[in-house]
Amino acid sequence: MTEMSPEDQVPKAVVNRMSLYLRELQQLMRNGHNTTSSTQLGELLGFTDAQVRKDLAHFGQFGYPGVGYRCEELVSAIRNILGTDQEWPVAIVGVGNLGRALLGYRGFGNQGFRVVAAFDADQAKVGSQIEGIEVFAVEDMQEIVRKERIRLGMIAVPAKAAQQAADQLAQSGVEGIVNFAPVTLVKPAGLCVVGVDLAIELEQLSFAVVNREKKP
Amino acid sequence: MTEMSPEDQVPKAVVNRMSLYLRELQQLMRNGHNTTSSTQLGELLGFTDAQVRKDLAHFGQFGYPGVGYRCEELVSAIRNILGTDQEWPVAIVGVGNLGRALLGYRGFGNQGFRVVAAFDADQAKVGSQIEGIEVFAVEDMQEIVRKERIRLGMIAVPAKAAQQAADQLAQSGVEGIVNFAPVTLVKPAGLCVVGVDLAIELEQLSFAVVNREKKP
DNA sequence: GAAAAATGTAAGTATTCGTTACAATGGAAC
DNA sequence: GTTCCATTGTAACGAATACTTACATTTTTC
Repeated sequence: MTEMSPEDQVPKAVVNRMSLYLRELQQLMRNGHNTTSSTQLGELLGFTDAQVRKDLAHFGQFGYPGVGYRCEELVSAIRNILGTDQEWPVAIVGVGNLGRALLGYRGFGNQGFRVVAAFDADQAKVGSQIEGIEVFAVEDMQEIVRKERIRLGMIAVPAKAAQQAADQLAQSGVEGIVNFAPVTLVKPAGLCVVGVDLAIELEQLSFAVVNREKKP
Repeated sequence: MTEMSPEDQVPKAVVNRMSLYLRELQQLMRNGHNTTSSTQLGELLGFTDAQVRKDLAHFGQFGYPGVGYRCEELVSAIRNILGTDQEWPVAIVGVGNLGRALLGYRGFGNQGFRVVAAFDADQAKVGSQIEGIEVFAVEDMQEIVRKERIRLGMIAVPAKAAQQAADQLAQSGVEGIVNFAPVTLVKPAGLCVVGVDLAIELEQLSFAVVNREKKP
């Protein structure tokens, strides 16, 4: 059947492009633009204008024929779609090299994510503050998650410890996880999990470099 | 036309899964397995057995009917496909929070990537060593890239400086770039560029969390 | 009031994806 | 040795997704 429910399931690639549109719109606004068009957005990102319009059409109508899109309006709309019009308290598990970098990363705050707690198994780190955020023991995770209303977690522990970290986050009531450890997690029931493997990104690149004999 | 050249263009999703297979195979080997099967690989990663076989079929024949795959052999084959059977000297531009984390990240070495140099615009950092790797001035990029035979670069500078960093890397002779800055780069001619935006990963997650009313 | 610019949407095509099915092959059991 | 079983490689099919072209409609501009 070609029937589709009114609340259609949106392809993941589309959602990803929505984030790109948002990022680009914010940059346009910083550069003083009040409005833009599907053509401009597409050119900036390397898509066609039709692609841009079709992506947005999954979620409603946001533009003005003959005019284009008002940046501020569209930004609000996309934030609403992505859920980042609300603030998301986030926790980081693992305060090694990568964890500390994430704690200090400025880019989260602009998009509605606020890192409010860190956890580590190393007692020596517990109790310290990094970038103004306190490091707690993993044993206290449930308590802190509830108190701070934490909904998302980022895993930055070694591969061996990642699954346990995920389970603990899940048990503490977190709803989604970004996993930076280079392992495949078995997904705790009902959770959303996104994986980011830095080495894999480089591998994709090396493949692309080695195989770059395409149409010139 | 349904014709396809002998050297078929492989879908990006397939290449990405190849990296996942590689990661999983290495873990299986660490756990003492000598052989595996498409069924086992698929289950570990959440795919079907047919999917695994079809992905591999893009690149040749690697298995033994009735037996499965010899882990060590398949690992070598995939490394060869991805290009990580050779060693890739890598440079990092930007030694802020994120750059330092990348410098210290252990996961690259295992996969054939060796970070051999870092660059930063801040004179105060130039000349210092971080995690045993020297920080150079961006002015010396061309010289160092040539001397160290650097082929890949990772950009970890603020958004404003990212495009310039990309251009400098390109001019120095680098062939591929992983961009961690939250902007879309205009691709220097002939280069491969992969983007990783940490905030976007979180946005994808928040969308997934908010919209998780699917089939139970 | 006509021309220009831009959207939303439909139609059509191509690409990719995922599943099912099965012949062929190697190893194990006896 | 012969038989049985597990597993691959591949083909065929169907569905989902992506991309392009096209156009009627609407707003601004001159």
